[in-house]
Amino acid sequence: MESIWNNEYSSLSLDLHVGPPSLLSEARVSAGGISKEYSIHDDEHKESDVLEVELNEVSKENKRLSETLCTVFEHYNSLRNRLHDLMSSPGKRKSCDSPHEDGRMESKRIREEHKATKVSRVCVRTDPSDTSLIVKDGYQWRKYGQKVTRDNPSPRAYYRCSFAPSCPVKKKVQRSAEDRSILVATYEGEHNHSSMNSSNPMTIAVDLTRPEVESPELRQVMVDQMASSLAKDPRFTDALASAISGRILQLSSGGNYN
DNA sequence: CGCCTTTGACCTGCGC
DNA sequence: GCGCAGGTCAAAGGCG
Repeated sequence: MESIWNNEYSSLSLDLHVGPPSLLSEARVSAGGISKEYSIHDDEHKESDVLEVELNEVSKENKRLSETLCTVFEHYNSLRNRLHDLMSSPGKRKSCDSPHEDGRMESKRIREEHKATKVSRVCVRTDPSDTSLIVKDGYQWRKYGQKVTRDNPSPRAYYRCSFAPSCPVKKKVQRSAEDRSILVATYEGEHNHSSMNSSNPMTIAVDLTRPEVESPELRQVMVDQMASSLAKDPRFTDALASAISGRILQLSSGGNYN
C-alpha cells in the first residue's frame, strides 16, 4: 500500500489551534513586548499589524489544509479504484483465442484496457436553481454530447479535455438523482499535461461525506483504510504529537482559558 | 475565424 | 435477431 504522504507534501506540519482564536494575537502581542504605554495611534497600528500577521497565518494554514485535503482525496480515489478492481476482477475475464476473431478481440481488448483506466468521482454542491452542468476543476473541457439516462431525470453531459489534443481524459457530469443540488463528475483517464490555471484542480468543493454509489459498509471500509494509512505514517504521527505537545505547553504556560 | 455548445443520428454492447 | 440504453459523432449555429 502506497503511503499517503509519498509526494511533494512530505514536509507535513500541523498547526492545531486549540482554544479561542483571539489568544493567538494576545500571545503574539505579549511576546512582542507591547506595553500599555503606547499611544492609541500606536495601538491601532500594532493591532492592524497583528491582524495582518494573523491573516497571513490563516492564509498559510488554509493553503496547508488544502494541500493536505488534496493528498487525502487522491489517496481516497486510489483506494476506491483499487477496491473497485478487487470487487470486479475475479471471474469476469474470459479468454478467447479464436484466430477468426482477431479484429474483434483486439477492439475488445482496447475497450477493456479503456475500462481499466483510472476512474474517479467528484461530488460538487451547487445552487439547486443552477441548471448548468459545469464543474470547474482547473482544466479546459469541450462538451461533445449530452444524454438523458434512464436512472436519472437530469441529463448527463460528456466532456473531453480540450487543453491538449492528445489528452485522453473524459468527464461525465450529471446531477445527483437524490439531491439535485449536487453535481456528480466522473473522470476517466489521467491528464498527460498540467492544469490550465494555477488553481489546484483538487481544491474544488469535494463532498466526501456524500458518495453517490457506495454503500455505508463500503464507505466505512474506505474511512478505515484512510485512518489506518494516516496512523501508520510516522511523519503524520510525529507531526501530530509535536503539534499537540507544543500546544499543551503553550496552554500550561500561557494562563487559563474559559 | 476559431472554438464552443447543441442536438439528432449513429454506433455498440448487452439482455432477452 | 431485436430492442434498449449508454456513448460518440458531426453538422449547424452562437459567440467573442
